[in-house]
Amino acid sequence: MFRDRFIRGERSFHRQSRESAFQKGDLKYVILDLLKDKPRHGYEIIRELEEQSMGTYKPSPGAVYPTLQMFEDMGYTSSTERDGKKTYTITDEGLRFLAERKDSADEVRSHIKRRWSFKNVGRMAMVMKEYHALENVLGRGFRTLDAEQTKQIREILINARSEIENIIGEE
Amino acid sequence: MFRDRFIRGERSFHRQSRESAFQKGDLKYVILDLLKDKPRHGYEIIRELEEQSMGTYKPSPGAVYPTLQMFEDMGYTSSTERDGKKTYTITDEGLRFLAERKDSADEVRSHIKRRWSFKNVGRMAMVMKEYHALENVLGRGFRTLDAEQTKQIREILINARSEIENIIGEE
DNA sequence: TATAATATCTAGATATATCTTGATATATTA
DNA sequence: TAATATATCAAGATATATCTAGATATTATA
Repeated sequence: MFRDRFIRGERSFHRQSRESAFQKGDLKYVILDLLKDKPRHGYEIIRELEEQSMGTYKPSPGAVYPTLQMFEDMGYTSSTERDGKKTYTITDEGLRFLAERKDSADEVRSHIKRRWSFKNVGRMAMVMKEYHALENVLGRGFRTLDAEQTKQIREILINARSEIENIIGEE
Repeated sequence: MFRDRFIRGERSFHRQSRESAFQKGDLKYVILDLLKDKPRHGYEIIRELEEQSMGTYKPSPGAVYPTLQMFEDMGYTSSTERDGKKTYTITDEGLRFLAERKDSADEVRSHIKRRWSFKNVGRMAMVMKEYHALENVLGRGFRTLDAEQTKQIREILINARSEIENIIGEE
């Protein structure tokens, strides 16, 4: 159950954006957001997210179905069962919840957009693999390097970045 | 509770100079200083300090959470709970406290800087900052790049890595 | 100055919600 | 019959917060 089920208002006015969305409690916003578009059943939601993320994120049934059950308990959705599929429709109550948490929901959505809206995940995955290999090397250097060496390394990174920016920019 | 809850400025000349940074009562300044940047919850603060110190300092929950609770009691922060996370926002009262203790706070901050950079952490932190900037650029590229461009980027990263490996290796 | 009292901190145990992995069940479809 | 679509469930991992016990530093007191 949502831990904050019973929490009443009294919140601060501006909530700063956390830099890495899709943290612990965020899946419910994603799912409700999908239900806002149109009614769906659980499996459909799983597929949809897998597809939207180009296969990089496929939520587990153990996350999706209990969440839907919770929505049901809290009146955020109504459901109809047919042919073994339980289809969930968002209710006014659910819409209200989304509106109330607009900041969180927007954050999550924009994060997803940034992360997922590209076509060439496969190729990019190789790039990211190389990027993380770099991180390993940097980790090895930690604590043993002197000022001059760190300066050189930093310059290498800056150069790499500007070269990459050129490639990205020139279209 | 903060031992000096009720002291005001007149006491300040009693204060001996501290030579080792981050002494007993100093954590509160560090935390409030983080909250000045943006609202955060406890776990986030722990992670942030761990990251900023490159893993050399990770405050224990038994230090962080009671401190936040104290802030709350004294009106230095307001908090909201959502998704199981209690997010603390600094209040005017808290800002005033920081300002009032500016000397202490600055001292702590500069000692941290000195101490951490003494261990190479400061410099390495700049390297890591640059590294993460690179990640941002890569993120921008996700959407639009073709095969040739990703190949080039990957090569840039590979080159950067091997250059860095040379620097690290040659001691 | 010595000792006691108190505050702060570390380490780690405990609690709870969320999520992942993966197993199982059943119905449908190829 | 095999594969796919759909749902349920259990076990374990992780994120986050709370709490306790003990160590150490600081202040108060005798």
